[in-house]
Amino acid sequence: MEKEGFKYQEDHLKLARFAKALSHPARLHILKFLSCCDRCYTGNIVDELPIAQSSVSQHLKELKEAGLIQGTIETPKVYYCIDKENWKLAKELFKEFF
Amino acid sequence: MEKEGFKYQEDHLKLARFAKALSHPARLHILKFLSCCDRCYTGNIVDELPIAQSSVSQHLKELKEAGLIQGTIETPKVYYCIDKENWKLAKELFKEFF
DNA sequence: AATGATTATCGTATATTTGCGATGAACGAT
DNA sequence: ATCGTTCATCGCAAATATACGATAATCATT
Repeated sequence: MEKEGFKYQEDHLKLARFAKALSHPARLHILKFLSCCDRCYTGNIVDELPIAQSSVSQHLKELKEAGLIQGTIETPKVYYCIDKENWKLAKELFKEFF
Repeated sequence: MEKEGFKYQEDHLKLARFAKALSHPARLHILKFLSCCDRCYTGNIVDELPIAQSSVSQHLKELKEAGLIQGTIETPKVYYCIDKENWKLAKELFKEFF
């Protein structure tokens, strides 16, 4: 029972957050795309996907908030790339989980 | 552009579905619990989690629909276990992705 | 100062997720 | 036949996710 002070494991909370970021095919596509090309900006990604620019921007935001990507402003463009540190962390958490 | 006939990769659709199943700490907890004990039924899982029985049942349903677990009825209890085949598939898809 | 290019954000609509209590279904035991 | 146990499902509420067009923000260029 003891449901009073229950807390989910920290690892599970982190993993769940990463999993949620990976739970949409558009975001998977973005991540795969970013891991291939080494200098691409939002426009390139928008061209890659069948959804509106504003929707892509939102997916990018989520990936950024999950820590999986980083953005670099070079007005007027914004270049994105994988956040290698957190990418590695996510990889390890998934590996450990399975 | 060519957004007319765009389709997400089949692998990405599958992976996204697995990721969604893993995107809640309660479900991660359930999966970890199931991978340890080899005969546990719903009641055991309910005791493990800080949420109501009906909510646990819903999470179990989602995991079942994602193919990650299997249920065996032994009235009045229902025993759950990992679906090893799909577990392996998910593991490989994640590994391949990272 | 006005324009153009690029991207983020806002407002909105719809769908999905998460959670709960209550109810229902299945079946063994009394 | 009724009761108790176990679990799933229903109905509901609140929160979150997804998508879009329109608008705003930024800054270099004209």
